[in-house]
Amino acid sequence: MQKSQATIKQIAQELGVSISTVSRALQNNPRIGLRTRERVWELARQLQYRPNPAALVLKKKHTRTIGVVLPFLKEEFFSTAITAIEDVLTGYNVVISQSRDELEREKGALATFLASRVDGVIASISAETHHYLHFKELESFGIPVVFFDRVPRRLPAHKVRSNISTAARELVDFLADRGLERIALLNGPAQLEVSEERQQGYLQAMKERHLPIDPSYVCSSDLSKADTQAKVDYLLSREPKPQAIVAFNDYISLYAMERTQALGLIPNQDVYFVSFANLPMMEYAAHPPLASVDQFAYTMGEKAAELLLQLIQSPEEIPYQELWVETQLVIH
Amino acid sequence: MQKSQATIKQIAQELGVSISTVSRALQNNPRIGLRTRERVWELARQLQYRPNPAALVLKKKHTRTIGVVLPFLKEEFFSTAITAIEDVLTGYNVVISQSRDELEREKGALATFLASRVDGVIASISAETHHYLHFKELESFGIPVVFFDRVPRRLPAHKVRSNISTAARELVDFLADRGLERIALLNGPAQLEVSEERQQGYLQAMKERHLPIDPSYVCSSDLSKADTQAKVDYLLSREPKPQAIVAFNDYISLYAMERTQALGLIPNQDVYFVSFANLPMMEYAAHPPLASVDQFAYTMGEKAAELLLQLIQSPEEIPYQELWVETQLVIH
DNA sequence: CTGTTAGCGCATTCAG
DNA sequence: CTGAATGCGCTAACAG
Repeated sequence: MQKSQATIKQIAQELGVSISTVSRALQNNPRIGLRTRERVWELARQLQYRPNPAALVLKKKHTRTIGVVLPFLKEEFFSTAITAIEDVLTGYNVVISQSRDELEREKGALATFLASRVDGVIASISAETHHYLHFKELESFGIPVVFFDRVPRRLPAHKVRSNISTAARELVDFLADRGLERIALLNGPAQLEVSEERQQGYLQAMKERHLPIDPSYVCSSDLSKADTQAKVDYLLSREPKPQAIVAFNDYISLYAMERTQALGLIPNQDVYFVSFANLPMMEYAAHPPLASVDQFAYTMGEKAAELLLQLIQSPEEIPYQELWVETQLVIH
Repeated sequence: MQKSQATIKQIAQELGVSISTVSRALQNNPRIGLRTRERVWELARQLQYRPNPAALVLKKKHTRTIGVVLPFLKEEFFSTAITAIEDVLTGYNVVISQSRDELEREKGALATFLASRVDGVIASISAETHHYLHFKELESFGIPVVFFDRVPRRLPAHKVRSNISTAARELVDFLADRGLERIALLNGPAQLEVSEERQQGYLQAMKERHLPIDPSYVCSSDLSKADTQAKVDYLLSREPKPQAIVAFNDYISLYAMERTQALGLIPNQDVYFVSFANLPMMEYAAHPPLASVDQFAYTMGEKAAELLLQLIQSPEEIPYQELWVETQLVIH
């Protein structure tokens, strides 16, 4: 009743030939007679033979598996990126792990990847990540790592990223063009490079536009809903109140607007919001941000996967690559 | 520079002991002298030794890997379920594959799972799935399969599901209680058992409430946005127009309302909507359904994973289990 | 307390 | 054209 997976050994026995003959036949090695080859293939088909990947791993030195660590699958940005990764990495097993924005989980995921000998890793770092030893360890074993979107700051590494600081400037410009002056930044965790870039772009644009720069207008959330809303309370209690808020991403902007409303203010009327990501679901939101920077999740995943593929396949060391994907400001 | 992963063989050589001594020492086998054990552990630590899973797979007869196939990662219902699965299956590698509601992808995923010798599979079937040979094949090799949420109709199998037909009745009751009479059903693909159940509950409630049952008020979408909106056009062109629509799930309901609005009608005013899933993002939607049946994604994933764990661990055959998880009507 | 050996499934080198 | 033998990394039965 309960079949067990066939092996070349069984095939060999049943056919009265040697294991190596079967092995070669299955690889269509021309050294094996056509007749024999056909018999082997036929029996293999009947027995539903499938090579045991574990055995192959032992021989060849790769697993045809790559690991992906990212904060949350439920964020459409990331699930879209994964779809792209799958599309590019056909023939590979891609195993996904959520860090849930916790450093410990991220480390755990990488430990598992290392233990299971993945051929490469694609990563978007957690909100808590402030060192990269766990990533460097993989590289020290020759396992290439490609970061995308949330890439480590100042760490030489393979990266696929978008020009966040330029995008942040565009967002400020967008608001300034509409006559808004007191613009706040509700940023992500400071150690994330992508937060730093937002701040940099924001500051630069504010300066260029000769808008008032108030340090208390800039704060960073750990990306949780609770902390985000606490920061909104803080921001909206400033005097004078900011007229607009640049949010870390669409989710943060949603949380922030919810809180704004709870405080008796009308989002995008009393306080304007703009953000990053431009998730499709924003189309259905009660209060979408006025504008959002599309980061093209699919393209980023695609580029990251393509780069990883190169790294895996290239025999010699490749210097760290830094790929940029364009962003696009979209107005809602 | 580029380390390669250490093996027990290397450790043995360096320490001048035999391979099996190292193997046993690493397993803390008391037969090995404490002194030796410590030396082995110490060197293993230094060399960052990690057992090669491929070698283990060849010996033991399991991979400590389980596969999950489901339609779309980007649907929060599924990504939440996955989080639960990960939480339960600590120590397992869980590899995820999206069918994208295509039968061929689903088959491909299962073929990969079979080839890679996963210890078990958790599945939520695609919209196109109308036979289950690919699942049965896994079972014929002794690989247990647990279906959740979108479970196959009339196929004896391990299932974790919610009582959809009862929930559908509650939804109709909810509408009827508000004096609505012409209630339509915008269902999913007919071959999905979950569609059938919705229809059954709908019909039964309509009958009990003595509401008019009009076959043209019932239609099924392939779950794509385009087809869904075409079906909305159809439904809203009926005479008389339905007063309310029970949608297959929250996404369908969102698509439907968008279309309704495009047709010049006001959702939840000219036509009322209710649906299934109760996704968290509905909280932020411009037009959330009036009511949605919460299906407790996390619990479903959890139950499915727990059941699978039992099946994997149990030495003897376990008869097909059917687990139910409660639903809850939530009013927005 | 420790070493030797066989074998998991497969590719491959070396013989014939 | 085909077979025997070896080894990938590891565990476990068997020997001492």
